[in-house]
Amino acid sequence: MINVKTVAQAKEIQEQLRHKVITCDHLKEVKYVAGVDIGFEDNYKISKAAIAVLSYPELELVEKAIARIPTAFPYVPGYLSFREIPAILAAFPNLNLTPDLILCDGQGLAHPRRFGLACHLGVLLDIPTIGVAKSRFIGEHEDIPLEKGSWKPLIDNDETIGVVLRSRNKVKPIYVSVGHKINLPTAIDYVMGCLTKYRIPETTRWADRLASSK
DNA sequence: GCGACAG
DNA sequence: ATCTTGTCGC
Repeated sequence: MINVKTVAQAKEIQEQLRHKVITCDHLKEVKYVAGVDIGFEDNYKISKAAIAVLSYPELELVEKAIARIPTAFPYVPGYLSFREIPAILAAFPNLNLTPDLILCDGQGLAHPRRFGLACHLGVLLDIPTIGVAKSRFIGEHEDIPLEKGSWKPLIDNDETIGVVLRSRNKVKPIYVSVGHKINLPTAIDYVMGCLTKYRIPETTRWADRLASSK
């Protein structure tokens, strides 16, 4: 992860680390759920990571941490984690407690090489993670009913790589996939447990706000 | 070659 | 991601 300069290099790391992803439940009782997100400053020169830890299931903010580092990798579809993870890793030590679960702003297994941001972060931190993306990256799916809570499998090459979930009545759905140490049904349950009246989980909403405010 | 393409 | 006010719909 340190000093990754080229896409070819990043791809090698993905091919190697993808085998470390655990797709079954390996979590303890979830008391703290975290949301992580990245914001940019100084015309993208600086990456600002924000981590928001909420109590579960109350969803109240209990701790937050941020970190700013120079942006060292461009945005290349399929390699988002190499752009965002360095800042997230820098912010983590600023936390006093360790979250039991992390909801990431991006895909998990719903990735060309089954190693999206959520998988990458989960493996590096060895903490259960879920990928919660606001738009589709790969995969196809049937139409989703308009009621909050309905979902359909996200398929790629006859393989279920995640689900497309209606997080709120009649709004654009979100894309949920396994990150690390959790299975898909459990991931759906926790994402639902982090939703209130908005399209995005509270964890991500807090992280978004912290990462994009000065 | 042409379009698609997490944030 | 980010630039940005009001506005249409439930």
